[in-house]
Parts: sequence; C-alpha cells; structure tokens
Amino acid sequence: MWKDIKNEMETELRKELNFNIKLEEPKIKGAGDLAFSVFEIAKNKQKNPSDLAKEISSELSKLRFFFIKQIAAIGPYVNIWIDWQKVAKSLFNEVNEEYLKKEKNKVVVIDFSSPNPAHPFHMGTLRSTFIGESLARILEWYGYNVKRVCYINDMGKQAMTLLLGYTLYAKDKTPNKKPDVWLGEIYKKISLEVEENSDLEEQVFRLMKLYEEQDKNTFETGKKIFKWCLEGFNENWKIFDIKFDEIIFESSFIKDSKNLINELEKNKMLEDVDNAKLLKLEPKLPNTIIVRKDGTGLYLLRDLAFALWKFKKFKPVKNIYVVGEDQKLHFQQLFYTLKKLGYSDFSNNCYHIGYSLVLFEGQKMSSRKGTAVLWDDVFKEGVDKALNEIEKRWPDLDEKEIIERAEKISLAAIKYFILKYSPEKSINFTWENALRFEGDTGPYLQYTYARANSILEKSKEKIEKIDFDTSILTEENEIKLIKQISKFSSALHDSVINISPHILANYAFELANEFNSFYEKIPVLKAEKNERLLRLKLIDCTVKILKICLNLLGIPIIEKM
RNA sequence: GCUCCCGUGGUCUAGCUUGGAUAGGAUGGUAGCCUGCGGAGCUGCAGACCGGGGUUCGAAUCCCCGCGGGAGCGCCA
Repeated sequence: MWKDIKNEMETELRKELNFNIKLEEPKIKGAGDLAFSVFEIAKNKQKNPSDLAKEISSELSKLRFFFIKQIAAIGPYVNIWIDWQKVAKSLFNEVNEEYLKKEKNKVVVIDFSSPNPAHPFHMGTLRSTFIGESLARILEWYGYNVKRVCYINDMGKQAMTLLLGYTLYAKDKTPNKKPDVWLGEIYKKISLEVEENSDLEEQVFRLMKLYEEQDKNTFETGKKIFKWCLEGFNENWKIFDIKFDEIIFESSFIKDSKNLINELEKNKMLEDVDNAKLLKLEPKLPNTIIVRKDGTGLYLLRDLAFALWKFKKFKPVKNIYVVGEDQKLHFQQLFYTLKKLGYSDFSNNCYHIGYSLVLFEGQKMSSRKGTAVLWDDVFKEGVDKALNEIEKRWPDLDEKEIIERAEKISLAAIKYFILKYSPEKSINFTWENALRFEGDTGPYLQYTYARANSILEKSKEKIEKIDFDTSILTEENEIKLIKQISKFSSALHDSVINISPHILANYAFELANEFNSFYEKIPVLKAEKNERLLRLKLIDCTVKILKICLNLLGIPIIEKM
C-alpha cells in the first residue's frame, strides 16, 4: 500500500514537474509523510530553492490526489501529508492471507543449509539454514515457485576423514545417540590425528580415490554413515519446519563431472600442470586446480556439474546459494566458468548470498578444535531459560504445554538473533545475546502477537463485514500504526530485491513497537462502540501482518505466551 | 604482496545501491509508569557516523589516501 502510494505520487510528480522526483520520508517531525527537495530543479531553473518550493507546493495543491490531504513547503522542501483515514479504508480491504502475491510460477532455486557430514549443526550452519529458509518463504510469498535444495558433500577431504575415523575406531558399530553428533565426535578425534600423522593423511586421499571410483566396500560404508548423518540433520530440519525438494549427494555427479572435463577440454579451458588439471580463468579471476594429480576431482568440478543439473532440471530465473562469504572466490569462479561454457543467461541469474562468520565470544569457532557451539546445546539452553520465565508467569500450566511454549520461545530467540543482522556483518554469538528475551528479539515479537491476539479473543465481536467510518481515526498512535501496517509491502519488496530477510525482520520489530505503543495509550475494549470496532480492526490487521512476518521468518507463533 | 568485505553512542545495529532537513532502533546507564486490554511491556533523559583529502549548493552515503578488524588468493570445502 505504502509502496503504491509512493510510486503513484512519483509518477504524477514526474508528469507535472517534468523532473525525476525521488520521494522520501521527512526526517523531522511534523513535516508530513513524504517529501522531496527542490535543490536540483532550482539550480536548473536558476531560482531560489525556498521560493520554488512554495511555488511548486501551491501548484500541486490545485491538483487532486486521492490519498493526499495537504501539500506544503517547508524551506526548500515540498512536503506531503497523506490522508490516513482514506488509506485506512483501502488497507482494511487489502490485508488478508493472500496479500501481495506476484511473480506467478517462475522458478527460483535456493541452495542452503547444506551441512557437512563431518559436523553436526553449529552456529555457522544455522546462519545458512535460517537465511535460506526465510528467503525461500519470502520469495514463495511473493509468488515464485521455490525449489529448496540441499547439497551433501560426501566426497571431500572432511567426509573421507570421517570415513577413515569410522573404519578405524568404530567399524560396524551403530550410533548410540543422535547420529550426526556421534559421528562428529569421531571426526573431531581423527582429524587431529590426521593433522599430525602423514600416513593417516595418505589413507584419507586413498579413500577419496576409492570413493570416487565407487569401490564397493568403501562406497557402501560411506553411504551408510552419511545416511546416519542425514537422520540427525533431519531431526533438526523437522524442528525448523524445513522440507527440501531435493537432498542430493555430491557423489551423484561423478559421471557428469567426467563429461564436464571433456567439455572444458574442448573449450580449451584446461591446462595440465604436474599431472593435475588447471582451470584457466585469468586474467579475470585466479586460475585454480580442478582435478588432482591422482585423477580425483575437486569441489568446483562437481559444483559445476551440480549447477548445470539445476539449470536443466528447473530452468530457474534465479539460482541462489546461501553459503559463507569465505567461498566468494569459489562462486565467482563457478559463475564465470558457466559463462565461458556458454550459459551466460543462467550465469547472470546466479547469486551467492555470502554471510560472514558467526564468532563465539569474539573468537572464531572451529569444528575441528571443538570450539564450535552446537545447535543442540544452544537450543537446550534456550528452552531451560524459557521454562523458568514461563513457570514464573503461568504456574498452573500443565507440563506438556510449558515445554511446547519453551521450545517455541527458544527457537524464536535464536532465529531472530541470526536473521536480524544483514548477512555481510559477522555475528558475535554469546549466550546472553542469543538467548535474550527483551528488546529487539524473537520472543518480543511472539509476545506482541500474543497480547494483540488476546484482545481480539476477549472482544468476541464480528468485525469482518463492517463498513468502517474511518473519519474517527485521529489519535497519533492509531495513525502511526496504520502507517506501519501499510509499509509491509515495501519491506517485503525490499527483502525480495535485496535477497535478504533482515529487512523484513527489522520491519516486523518496528511493527511490534508501534503496536505496543498503541496498546499502552489507546483503550480498545473499553472504548465507545464505533471506536472500539475500528480499533479492533486495526489490531486485526496488525495480527495478520505480524503473523505473516513471523511465518516468513520461520518463527513459530504462540497464541498465549 | 594482491583482491574482496566491514568500521555509526559503553556494547550491538538500521540507514549506504539511488547524496538532501534535527542520523533511526536495541541493549546497558538513569528517572518514571501496574485498582486498567497480558510489565517478556510503555514513557522521559544522557550518549555515535575511524582519520585525512576530494567531488558537490549539500557527504554516514560517491571517489582517493591512510588506520583498525575480518575473509580469500592452484591439488580443503
């Protein structure tokens, strides 16, 4: 709604003034809802800016715009006041479950989460997982046909190190706890030994070759333990309410990779160096080895094959990877190679959303050294903390309900903590920050939703089919809330354009903020009938939008908190 | 050595793409608000654009040079 008003107004102004106008929100109070400065026009016409602003304002005031209440100059600015009573009326009709769906049926592929089999979910994996799923939901809401893809690296050095560890320490044993965690412990042990002992490292490379050649014994044992990993990962994805369209192993592309080497050779993009194969990308990007001297392929080779598979299967308009920014060069090389192979259009629509590190107490985490903070531990800690709070507030609640709420609150705290930052910022994880329940947090959003919802429940009045008289909307807090509700369209749009959920996360918090101020000052259930119904409708809209936002962020809703 | 990213009150962060009025918010600090629709809340107060040049009528935003932090740079992923 907000976006429509702005666009419409900008178009009109362009017509009237014959100048490209960019409207923005005034930064000072009492200066209306939209404004633009006239410096450039003044310069062009050799006029004094303040005089010109007055002139333009009075010219524009003669025209009639449906949503505009007043246009007036303040210094060199033309300021526009919106008629929120009229906007409210349209807004009430607009806000529903299908609000704002566009871009029908175009396919977007999002590759995210993609945990390494050697590591249970830690805070780094979570960043990819939460950003990816939220993006998927946002793009879906916008109308795209989203394909969620998870890629399991079962051929790399880490995976083979794990396989070696399993065969040395735990051969034929089965996990006695959450399997990914069980295997993670094995990995931690073996990787330290491999680092010290070059014989062991050689064994890892030997396994790599055997696995790529699909040697029966090696391949079957590998598949067995990687399937266990998936069982563990699935438990997490279930908690996060994530369902992938494709969970695909790197080893599915062994054959395609061989063909790809031929194609690269044909395009004269390879060079033999010391028996290994070098992919030539200079001068644009650094060259890189793509096949080892023992003949086994590297990650980039299989990732190329994987990308082409996605291209052929889905024909996506966007192909998005949510992967750490440390792999930025890798993706540049990947996209550039695709272009050189003749997949220019596809390559131009590939995006790497590279997020920065998650630090722990200011330090880099390392799975190998065991300093990574695991999801399972963080979640548990969050649940305990939430349990305390709930028991204080709701002593009579039965245990099942308490635990269910505590889990939702813990999840909300952690998810929002990760999603609210723009991806290029590194996050400093501390127990205190990540599990906070006050201020700019997930639980605050849940709490706001619950108290808003509780008013609606108490009222029991039907407000669906009323033709509201919005002329009695006069309180400042009412207007501010309407304004914020109307901005949902902008927030969603910006999140889609920038491929980043943090914009929506921030919007949701601001909406909750506006609502809580409204809640504090404006009586609803005790107001006179007309005001009461109108305010209930306002709350109804808030609840609907907040619900959409929480859902798009993947934060569970709690009806009573 | 080269390339990329980041630098905003004590701490964390939005704004930077597309320059515009008194830089928005959180947290911590501080002073208040529960006979009231849920105090996981609300309302005051104090506190910030890394430094130096440049472009411009105008720079947190664009350009250059520094400084600080992070990431990457042929057989890890």
